[in-house]
Amino acid sequence: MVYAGQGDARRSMALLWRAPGSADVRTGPGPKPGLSVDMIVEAAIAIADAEGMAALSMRAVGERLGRTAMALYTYVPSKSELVDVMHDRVLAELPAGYDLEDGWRAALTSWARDTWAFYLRHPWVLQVSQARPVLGPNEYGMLETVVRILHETGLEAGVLRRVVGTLIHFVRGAAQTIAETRQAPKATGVSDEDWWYARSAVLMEVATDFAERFPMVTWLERQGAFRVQDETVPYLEQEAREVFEVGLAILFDGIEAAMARAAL
Amino acid sequence: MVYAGQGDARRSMALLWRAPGSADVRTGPGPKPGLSVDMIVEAAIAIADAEGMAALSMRAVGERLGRTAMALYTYVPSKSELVDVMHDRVLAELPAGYDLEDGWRAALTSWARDTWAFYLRHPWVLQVSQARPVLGPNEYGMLETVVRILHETGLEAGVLRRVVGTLIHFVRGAAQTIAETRQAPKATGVSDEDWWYARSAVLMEVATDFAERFPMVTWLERQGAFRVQDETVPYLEQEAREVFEVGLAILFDGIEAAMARAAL
DNA sequence: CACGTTAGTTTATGCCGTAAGGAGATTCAA
DNA sequence: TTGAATCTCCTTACGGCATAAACTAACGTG
Repeated sequence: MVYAGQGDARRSMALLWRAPGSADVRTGPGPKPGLSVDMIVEAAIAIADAEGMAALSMRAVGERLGRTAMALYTYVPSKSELVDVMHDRVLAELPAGYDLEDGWRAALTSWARDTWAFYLRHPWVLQVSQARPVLGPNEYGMLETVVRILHETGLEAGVLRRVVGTLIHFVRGAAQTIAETRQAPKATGVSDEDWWYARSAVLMEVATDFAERFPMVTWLERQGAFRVQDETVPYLEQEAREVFEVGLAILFDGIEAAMARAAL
Repeated sequence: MVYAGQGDARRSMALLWRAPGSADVRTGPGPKPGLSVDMIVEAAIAIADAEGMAALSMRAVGERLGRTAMALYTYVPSKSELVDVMHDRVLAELPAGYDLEDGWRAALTSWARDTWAFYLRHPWVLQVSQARPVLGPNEYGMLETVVRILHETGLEAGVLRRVVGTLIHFVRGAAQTIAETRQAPKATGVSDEDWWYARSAVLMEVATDFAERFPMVTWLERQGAFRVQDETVPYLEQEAREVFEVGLAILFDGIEAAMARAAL
């Protein structure tokens, strides 16, 4: 888990809220800066997107920019501050103004799908701690978007805030499973098929009393619950996708129930 | 993120499914083993519980047992296999046989609370990748428990499996937020109060147009949605707790809606 | 032109997982 | 009883990581 930088709060916040692309034109002695915060953040995001958080090192970012790792410290106080800025920067991709004409449920469905897709585009975001929000502009933007949609439900503010939390937990959780699934073959060097084949064979040897020990799991399996329709998509990914769709429906039904209860 | 070991599947599975406490009495030449897999796993869990996953190093585990890091490699093929065994071992703590007399909703509430408490006792478990399940006995035990409760709902097997996934996403997500919150002061050396005080002060300076830019968030804040009742519990933790309770209710209402729909 | 400022480098420290090889203990076969 | 085989555990070493400290070289200003 990557934690938010604890350095000088003023410097961190300035880094986050500074207008993007602001050149910070410096006049005075000394050599011209060859890099910029924007360039560094961009390079770091490219690495994290392509190779995952584990591959994101100061050396790697520096190398991608033709510099050493230490050169970055002129622009960014530490790796964790860099991650903070990366995080908020990338959140800017999230759409904001969902159409509320067809009601909150349609808008929230779009929001959930977009957010889910966003996490899959930048899976490393899921490894940034949520404990201490970065308090960057785009983080607030994301919150603003959900609250605006849910405001349509007429739910009381306190409940609404908790519903927001619930939705985010769910979307993050669902995306995390897929993200980890996709990462696993690269991280371990073993394909899903090979892994499952090797494991399940040994499982049957080693757990001979499986059916008696886990009757409900066995029942589920015999009911075909672990089969998927689309054979072209990897099994674990397909499963995660289905959980996402069913989970969304359940959550929305639950929100409707809460509205009905509040209306009494 | 910690990934499952990709070593020899047979050796891994044997490690997982071996009877706990099995002494593996070895006869033959060579000195008597001074350690055992169980001792190592226990020590590693103690470290992870107390100091977090980041502090779990082979050197640290060795030191706790009065050995060097390399001594562990006689018993365990690699760190990632050790983490697998730790994971499955600790899952054994989860209660299994929930009483179904008062219906699935009561049982599932108990299950969710227990699982949530479990994750907070062992927050590092949330950092073990779910992508490739360890396939250990206790992982199946956990699945068995939830399926047994949900079987009461009469939902079709395919839907049931997805509901299980949804519930686990939610509980994990909720626990993760609290776990990270608790970890943060230790990891960064800055208390929640200090952190928030420093950040929010700068936020007001730097984002002067906050109210116009984020009207719904401002509305939520003015409605008092970010206030908590119990002043003695840290704010972020209290918030996470409330999200958990409200989220559970919403999910259960959603499950009931799915049942009603299926009954038509 | 000298001076202070700054970008970027090199070098070093102390972590990490783990490969390689060796020392000493222990058991068994001859 | 002794030599060989086997096993535990150690030391050493390698290549990675973030980053502290000291240095070089470029540059604008007096």
